[in-house]
Amino acid sequence: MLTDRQKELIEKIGLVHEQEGLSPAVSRVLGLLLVSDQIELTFDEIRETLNLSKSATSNALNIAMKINRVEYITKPGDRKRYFRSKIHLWRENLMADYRKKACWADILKEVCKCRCSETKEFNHALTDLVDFVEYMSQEIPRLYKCWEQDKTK
Amino acid sequence: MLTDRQKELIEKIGLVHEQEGLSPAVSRVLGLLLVSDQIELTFDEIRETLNLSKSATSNALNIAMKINRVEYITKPGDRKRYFRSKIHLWRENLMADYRKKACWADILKEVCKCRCSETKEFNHALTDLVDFVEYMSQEIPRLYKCWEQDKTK
DNA sequence: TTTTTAGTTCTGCAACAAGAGAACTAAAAT
DNA sequence: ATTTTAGTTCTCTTGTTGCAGAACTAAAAA
Repeated sequence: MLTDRQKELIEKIGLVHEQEGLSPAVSRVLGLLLVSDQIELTFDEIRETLNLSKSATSNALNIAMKINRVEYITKPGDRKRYFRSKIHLWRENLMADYRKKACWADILKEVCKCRCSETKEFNHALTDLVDFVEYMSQEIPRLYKCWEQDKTK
Repeated sequence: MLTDRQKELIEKIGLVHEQEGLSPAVSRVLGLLLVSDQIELTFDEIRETLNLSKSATSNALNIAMKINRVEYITKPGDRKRYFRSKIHLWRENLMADYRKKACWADILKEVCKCRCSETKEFNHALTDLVDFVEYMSQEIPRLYKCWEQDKTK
């Protein structure tokens, strides 16, 4: 079902996902749905190829769906669910990650307001950081738009 | 020692740090070193203001130093260490986070090489994603340089 | 030399996460 | 009506994390 190369890639993808905080099972499911020749796989196909228990498979798939990385479709006259990667959303998820950093600007601005005026250098580094976070939070979405435009032309 | 507002901010900062994967103790130490009027605090000052045990304080500080968020200085004729936020490095740490995403481009390119040619739409979404990740990984450092230049002028 | 200081390390516990296996469930097939 | 299918949920085990409290250590002070 899977070549050695594919298995290797699943592990490689798995490791990076684990570093990003996902569990081994979820990480491997995401990997499998990227490298598999069939992009739509059933519960049991996933369970078997990854050697997971039913519970682990069920939980992993539900988590993967909750974090918007996997969805399933059904086929007429077939009770099984066919799970597949929501790969077209990955880009949005990446952007969401970038955007999450923006909240630091607001928090750090609040800190600035409360800081005593004696610590000049520190306060300056703080406002500098706020400026940086605001700059990046503003420019990164702009970059995104640029990329989209480049693509359409 | 701390106003209510400062305590509030420590918790607020703490929560965001926890969401980023740090433990409660480390998260609060980082918060304290941002909001405290004295930017250099001793072990015992940190321990007392945060109501931590010695071991928790020790571990939290060592972790905070390992992740490059805190350092300590010493003063002549004083055995105590004075811990302080490495706030000027935060910017770099943020960039490091951004840069970490770049590795997906390489992995996903490997996936592209192994994919069967039947799944045209999927493969296209994949190469599209690779292109996006590469674009962002290239442009974000450029943004950084722009920000630095804007600042000096 | 003994005591104090400024931490570190060890021990133990409570809480939680990951996953296996078995029991369960609801719909569909027979 | 009963069996099969396609999962879900429960129970249990194992491992990990976060922290407190106590024991420890190495350098400095008395």
